Amino acid sequence: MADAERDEEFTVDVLAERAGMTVRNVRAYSTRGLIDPPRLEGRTGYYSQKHLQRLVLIRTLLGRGFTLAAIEDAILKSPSTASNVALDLISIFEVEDDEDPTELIGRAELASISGLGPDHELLDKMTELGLLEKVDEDTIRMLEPGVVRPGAAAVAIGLSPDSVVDIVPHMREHLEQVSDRFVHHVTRDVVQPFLDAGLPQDEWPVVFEKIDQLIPIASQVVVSMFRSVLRQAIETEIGHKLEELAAEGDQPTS
DNA sequence: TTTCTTACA
DNA sequence: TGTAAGTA
Repeated sequence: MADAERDEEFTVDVLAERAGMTVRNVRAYSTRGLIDPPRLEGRTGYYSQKHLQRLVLIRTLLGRGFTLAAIEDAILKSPSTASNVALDLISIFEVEDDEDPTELIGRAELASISGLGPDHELLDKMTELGLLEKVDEDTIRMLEPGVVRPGAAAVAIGLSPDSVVDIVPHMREHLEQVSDRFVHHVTRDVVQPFLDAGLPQDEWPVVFEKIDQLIPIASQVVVSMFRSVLRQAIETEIGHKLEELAAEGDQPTS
């Protein structure tokens, strides 16, 4: 490649620090053969960017729930490509939000959807929530049109702006938990078996495909389940209100 | 002093 | 995975 290569080298303590782990663990992984031996100068070893990248990879995989044994197995069986393949795998989980296009909309138009004035505080609050971005005086970029539009519509129907502002972050927080759990199980049930099996390079597209299939399925479940639970909650709540009204009707004052 | 190995908890 | 001892 270019000539501006990162050819700097560093000792274990620096390596460990940059990799975000202890020297002890660097040596442990080294002993297991998870990283190549360093360039030796007398008794001290000098490590390069490749060593660092490998350690970061290991740390990331461990953080995702892979066992050290599985990582070891994968790396040892496919020394030259394991790193790249694993990185590809990681990117699948982390770069799945690129199909979330932003959308420009006139300030007046967005306001009309919600039935509010163009200067209503709701727009400011949505901006604070990271849902909107001011482009210029009367143009707004919706970072998440799929959230903003329905939110505005809900306000038009009668939900208060404050409620929307309260619900959105709440939903996001809990859905993130659901997602984390989902990812955990996918890595354990779908991905790890492939690592355990020895990482046949030809088979990795199969794993990617499985994950691609699981994402819409999981999304489907979330929508269906939420719809069901929401309906039930509303019926229960309204049922209580009706009972209260009925009780008051039978025995006024008490 | 620091790096590394080995051994033990 | 942390710590300690003995080296180079």
